[in-house]
Amino acid sequence: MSEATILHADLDAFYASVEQRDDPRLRGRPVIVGGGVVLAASYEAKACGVRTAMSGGQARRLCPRAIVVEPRMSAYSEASKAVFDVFERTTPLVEGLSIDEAFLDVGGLREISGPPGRIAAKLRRDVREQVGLPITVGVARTKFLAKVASGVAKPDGLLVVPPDGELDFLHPLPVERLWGVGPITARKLHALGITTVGEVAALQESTLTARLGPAAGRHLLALALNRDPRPVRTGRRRRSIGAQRALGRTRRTRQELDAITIALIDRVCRRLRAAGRCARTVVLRLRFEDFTRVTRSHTVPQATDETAALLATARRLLAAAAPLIDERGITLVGFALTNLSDSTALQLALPFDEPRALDTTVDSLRLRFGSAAVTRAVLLGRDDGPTVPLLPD
DNA sequence: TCTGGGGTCCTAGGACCC
DNA sequence: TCTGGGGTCCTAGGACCC
Repeated sequence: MSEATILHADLDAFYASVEQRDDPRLRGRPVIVGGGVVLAASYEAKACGVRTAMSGGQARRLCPRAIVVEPRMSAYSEASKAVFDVFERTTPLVEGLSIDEAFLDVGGLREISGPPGRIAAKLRRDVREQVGLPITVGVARTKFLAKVASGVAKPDGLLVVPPDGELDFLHPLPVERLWGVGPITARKLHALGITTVGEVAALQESTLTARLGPAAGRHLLALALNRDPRPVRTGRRRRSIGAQRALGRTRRTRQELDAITIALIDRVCRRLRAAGRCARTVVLRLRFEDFTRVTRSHTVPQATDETAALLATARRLLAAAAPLIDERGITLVGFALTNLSDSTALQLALPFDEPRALDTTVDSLRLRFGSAAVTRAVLLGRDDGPTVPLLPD
């Protein structure tokens, strides 16, 4: 059997820990990040029962002593970058999962850095000394088990699951520990009298697939038996970029809704361009007063990163959803850009600003790179040089 | 003070093409 | 006129994660 070489590194109560690091008065005290809804809670606050995603009012009732701070997203991004730098210095095989967790494969490093357990211990020390944050690391032979291990070892812990002790470790755990088992799946399993991972492992696949569907059933059984062949993958690209805004119960006029749409689309388009990507699909997300949700999407033939083009699509989606909005009352609006591709930045030096020369050049570029890649032309060297959009309206 | 803001992956049906 | 299978793309919804 192969060795346990996959690390799952997970920062503890990430946003709250950054706040405690930056403000000594918060150390050792219950801290809640986010006023309206709890974005993160320090372990002192979690001890009172405060949980992520809880409403601020409920959190303050549970923990009146808690200090509530406004989120500082840029501080968290910076801290995340610093931590990922430590990861990259540990091993080149790093797969980021979110702002505060990653998988690391340290399989090839025994000669240089020692066994995985020692590498994990050093990683925790390095993050603590160089970034000032507590981090928990789980070590196992599979990604899934490493993630379960870090969850069990939290906070500020280290847990190595040896290959010959995997099922002994896994099977007594509650099913909710399985990655991908949320409230709905947990309820279905409880209805079958299943509460532990070991009980899932003992089931027939057919029993599980009948309840959960073929893919989910097979997946869950594989996890319960600790079958997870997925390797650590570097260089994964983001597949969507989105922004949304909760509106509360106040009714919004069409004009207000349009202003919010402009702000949201502007924000996602800036992030899109900053990432050097183009999008083909705009997704509209709505939530209503009765907490039902819908999505509406539209795909255009040519990828673009231009705010005007994507805003036009967004407005059309919203206009088409107007009857639903009038009927149910809207409480949240959001947009996501998907079907992403890389922008191709092509700079052309044209001798003169002759439209014919521009057309000819653009045509030859489209032949070479495909029409979807060439979305606009810019006349360089002219202070008043216009951007020429090449998209059909 | 009932409900944030950012994502991922999967499923299923219909349109369309070969 | 009816009958196939296989594949891709688009749309909508659902479950889940941090």
